[in-house]
Amino acid sequence: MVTKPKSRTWKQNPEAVRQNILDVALVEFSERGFDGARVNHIAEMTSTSKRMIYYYFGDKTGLYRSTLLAAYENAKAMDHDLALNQLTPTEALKQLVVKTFNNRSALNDFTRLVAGENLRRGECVKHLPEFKEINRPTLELMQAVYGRGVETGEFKAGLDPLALLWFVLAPATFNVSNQHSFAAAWGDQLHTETGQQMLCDMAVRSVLSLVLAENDNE
Amino acid sequence: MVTKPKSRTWKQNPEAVRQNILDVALVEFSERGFDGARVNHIAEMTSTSKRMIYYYFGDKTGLYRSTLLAAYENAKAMDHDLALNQLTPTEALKQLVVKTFNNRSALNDFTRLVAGENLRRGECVKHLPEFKEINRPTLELMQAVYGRGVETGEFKAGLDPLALLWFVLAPATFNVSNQHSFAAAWGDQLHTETGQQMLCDMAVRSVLSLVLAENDNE
DNA sequence: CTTTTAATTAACCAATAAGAACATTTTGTG
DNA sequence: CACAAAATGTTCTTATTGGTTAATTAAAAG
Repeated sequence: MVTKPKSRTWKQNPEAVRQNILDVALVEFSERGFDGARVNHIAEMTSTSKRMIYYYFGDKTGLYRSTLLAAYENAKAMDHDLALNQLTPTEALKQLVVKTFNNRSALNDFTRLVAGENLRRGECVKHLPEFKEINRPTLELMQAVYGRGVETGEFKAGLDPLALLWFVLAPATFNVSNQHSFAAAWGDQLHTETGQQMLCDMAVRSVLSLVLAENDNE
Repeated sequence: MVTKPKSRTWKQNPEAVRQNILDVALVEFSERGFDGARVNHIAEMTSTSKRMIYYYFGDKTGLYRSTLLAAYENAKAMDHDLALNQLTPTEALKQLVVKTFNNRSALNDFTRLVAGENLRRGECVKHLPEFKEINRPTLELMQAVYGRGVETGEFKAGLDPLALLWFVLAPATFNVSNQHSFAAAWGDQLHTETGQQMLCDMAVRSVLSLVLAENDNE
């Protein structure tokens, strides 16, 4: 974090200031939720002042909205950064699970921000016009992989790609958003390096078991 | 919710008052998180006054702590209310998944409260002395079922019961705590009656696939 | 080189919310 | 029945916080 010298003279840099505010806001909002977040605190952590927050984002809610949007865009860009077409459907699905699992972990702040938004019953995200648009490619990715798998006969037909996506996201998200209560209850063995590796492997297997054609547990 | 006549004369009823406060607090804390919750608002919703909250719980944090504890005790009691010993291990594990899935859904407030606590990095729950004690039976249940399954040869050996528990909790929890962002992104088909039924079925299959011995996807 | 507009600083304000103080009533006990 | 202890009602205070106002400087336009 760059601490700008708060002299009486300065250099204009709107974009950097805006981005700096968003970066800091992401941390604050993800750490304490919308209500817990303090505009004053965000201001202190930035290299600029509180006035700028209101200048660029109107009010706390506006800042929150922009923070959510930016975080989602960033996360989705990261999620979609893979080339699955050259892989077999099975291999592609594996990749998808692994990558999602690792990404939620790496994007800790994002994952927590979303958890906070859900506490608010998705009030903000629900009214964000770009929201569906941002998320569409994620489902399309799954639809494509699953579709190919059905064509090749590797996957059984008739499943709902949205449900499959759900089962990819569930472990990846739970792993981050409930780690503290889980660890407090039963210890943190699963959140060590090897523990995480194991969970990720198991997540892959559990998803594959849902689609692989020969798998037939009644 | 019983609205007590706020006359100048009254009847003492410590336990009822305490419980009433806890009930209301659960809703408020789960709805808005610790920081978002307002003591004043909780007071208004009870049949008593703010004074009583401080009288019984000391401060907001104390109330939060007690609320968490009460919610956990209630939830765990509900979770453990099943008789698995007469069932085959496979059938018992199925029951466990289904029941957990339904319970998190029914205990919406509890699930959200825990989500909020995780946003705070489990700061409260981590220092609650009774916490591990309350949660121990949950793991023991899984250990028992899995152990029996290994004995009968239905389950493959060498798995970590804690990880299995993790895979039971993950879908059940994600289903509630991320439902709003998920629905906002891709629609709410999965949160209809039939959608939920499908997810629950798939959750059962995905967990079984992890333990069933014949299952051998490399 | 002046004028206008965008970016930024610094000080201020009104509302809110957690909690404290003070007063009163109920209830169990000798 | 007196009296102390527990339970409840009422009012006030103080710190915090979201948001504003006024003044200042940097850059862009003519």
